[in-house]
Amino acid sequence: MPMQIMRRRYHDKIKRPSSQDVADLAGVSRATVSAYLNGTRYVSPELSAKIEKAIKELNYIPDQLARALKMEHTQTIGLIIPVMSRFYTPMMNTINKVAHKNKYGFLICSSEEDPEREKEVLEIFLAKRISGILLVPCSEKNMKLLNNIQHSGVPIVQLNRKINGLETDSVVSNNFQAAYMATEHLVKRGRKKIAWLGYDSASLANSEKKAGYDAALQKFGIRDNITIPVTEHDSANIEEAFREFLTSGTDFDGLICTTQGKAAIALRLLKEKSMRIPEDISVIGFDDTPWSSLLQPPLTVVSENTYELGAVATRLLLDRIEKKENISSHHIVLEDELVIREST
Amino acid sequence: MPMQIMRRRYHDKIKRPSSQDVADLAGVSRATVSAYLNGTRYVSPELSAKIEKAIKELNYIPDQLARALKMEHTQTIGLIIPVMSRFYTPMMNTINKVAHKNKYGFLICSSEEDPEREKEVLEIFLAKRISGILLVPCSEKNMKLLNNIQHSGVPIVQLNRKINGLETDSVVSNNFQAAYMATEHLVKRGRKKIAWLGYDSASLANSEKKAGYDAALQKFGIRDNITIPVTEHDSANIEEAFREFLTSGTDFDGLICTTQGKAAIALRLLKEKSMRIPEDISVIGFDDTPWSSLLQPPLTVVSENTYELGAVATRLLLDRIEKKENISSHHIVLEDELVIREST
DNA sequence: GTGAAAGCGCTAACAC
DNA sequence: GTGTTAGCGCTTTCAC
Repeated sequence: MPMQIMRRRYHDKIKRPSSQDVADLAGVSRATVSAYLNGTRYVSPELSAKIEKAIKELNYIPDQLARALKMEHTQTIGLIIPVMSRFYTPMMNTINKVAHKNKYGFLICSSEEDPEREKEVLEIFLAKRISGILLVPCSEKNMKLLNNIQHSGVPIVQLNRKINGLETDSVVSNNFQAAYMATEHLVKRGRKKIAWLGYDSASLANSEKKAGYDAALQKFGIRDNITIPVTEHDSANIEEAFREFLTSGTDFDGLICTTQGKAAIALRLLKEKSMRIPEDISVIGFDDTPWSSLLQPPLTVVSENTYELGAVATRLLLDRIEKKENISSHHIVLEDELVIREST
Repeated sequence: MPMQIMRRRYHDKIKRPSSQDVADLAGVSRATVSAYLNGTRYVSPELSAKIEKAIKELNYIPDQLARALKMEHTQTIGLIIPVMSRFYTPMMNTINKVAHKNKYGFLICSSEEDPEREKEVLEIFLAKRISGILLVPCSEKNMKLLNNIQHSGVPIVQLNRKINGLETDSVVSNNFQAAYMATEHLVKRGRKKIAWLGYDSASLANSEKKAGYDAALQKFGIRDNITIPVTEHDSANIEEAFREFLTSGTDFDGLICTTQGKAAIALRLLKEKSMRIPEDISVIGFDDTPWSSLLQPPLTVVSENTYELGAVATRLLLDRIEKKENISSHHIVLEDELVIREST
């Protein structure tokens, strides 16, 4: 192929082989190569052998891009998370595993808890003709867009959080119940002034948890609702908010931290102030990590099964992608577990 | 367009608008729509206005797939990490930020520390015509393939780990130096029997760290090289290995854990055995996390700047992708920091 | 300044 | 059984 050699010399860039090249070398047509690769129709053993040989020789890798363009199917799922934090690592782990096992790729992007950005990412995903979307929504603002997307044939599964009234499959953990349980636990430990770190009205998961806290307080007739407002996922802000709270002198004997990050910060500041756990303050965190049990005292936490969350959601999404029947939505709720340790 | 309506009724699937549809509605040609979108040539204000209107009306999103097929450029980078662990979260965070800022997508996959799987992933990425690859290599086995890939015009940047002799840009932290530093620190604290948890000859980063440990022992004339063999990233195995080590009765007074996970496991088992830190055993971990300082005692760690690692590597990769000059490779080494706390 | 048409690499309906 | 060919949605040369 003198042509190719020329291009190589002039542009120092090798054109990669196409199915045509394979066909030429094997002395067959592109159709047969395609059939061989995809098993879509019978190909005689002789031709198969020739094709295989040609593929090896040329180091041919089929262009999924062209294939996807034709098939309208990229075999790629997109994950949108609100923030690239450690919390999502186990989830990404299982998503990756399930996706890979099913020969799907895995595109990922963070919305940074910003609805505008979320919209942007959705559009990028659509432009890339993603096969389906796993979404941890960051607000209800894009509801209409999400509905359109789903109706246009790109399935969506919401996970971890869920927009009310958006008809997609969803897999969430019972945040309300978890928060209720945590609060109840503190009450049963005799705590009456339970602080909540922290509340960000803009965050979805946050609101549900907060509602659980509120409900439990009400149920047990506790008046002191000590909610510390924060900006979700901005650790400087969280630190500042909690520090301010501590210096304000507000009396409290229990503390619930709604994320890993908040717990870490709070524990550090409490230590700084030499407040004893659990004698002075009982503390509960969210998300069990390998460290939780190693803290002094070991931390009581609400543990969400993020591994399973990811796996179930991905499975659901792949089902939707592959057999697009219009079965009604699945809404799966995984229960959280309260892991009681010595901090309460 | 009665045709479209028909399709819709019959298949309950809306064909999304193409640039042709936009062109028709605006009364121009596809060429002009393309020019308008990409600013590749002058388009009169009148036509621009019509086109913009049509785009809005149809909710047109250009198909990046078709575009990429034509342009041979997907605006997507692929990241391969050996395992989806918390360690890589900060890295992914900055990669995502830098990529997004430059309008690049971000495909991700784990090789599970398996060279075969790594090869598989590389081929998937190539098939998807990724624009460039960020690779945390898991072995030297795919060196030849990687070389071919790079020569075929898909740039690769290695990060965190580096294959010796593979000519790509790289951004790594000085693992050897870090391990040396950690070991030296323990020696200066008067420790003489320093255990190393743990060694997996199959892991690249691991070997470098181990070499630093060995070198330091040698330098300080310490004979007891207490290396505990493990299978990287298999926590059951790590636990078993360390437990066995503890029951073997081998005498030791220092311990270096080469990953977060190993440190967590080791600390748990040491606690179980009621061994005092640092009185009986001085412990050093790798990777600073929000929890490190909250442990009792706070854990001395080698801190790698994974944030910067990701940012620098992505920047490098984008540069390669965008101006493909054949400038010589960049090899960037970030120094690690020893954060000394009370565990040593 | 704008349009017509070729072609990126692939699949599938249709021919033989 | 296998080959020929149209076309997926886009960009871009070449005409006008």
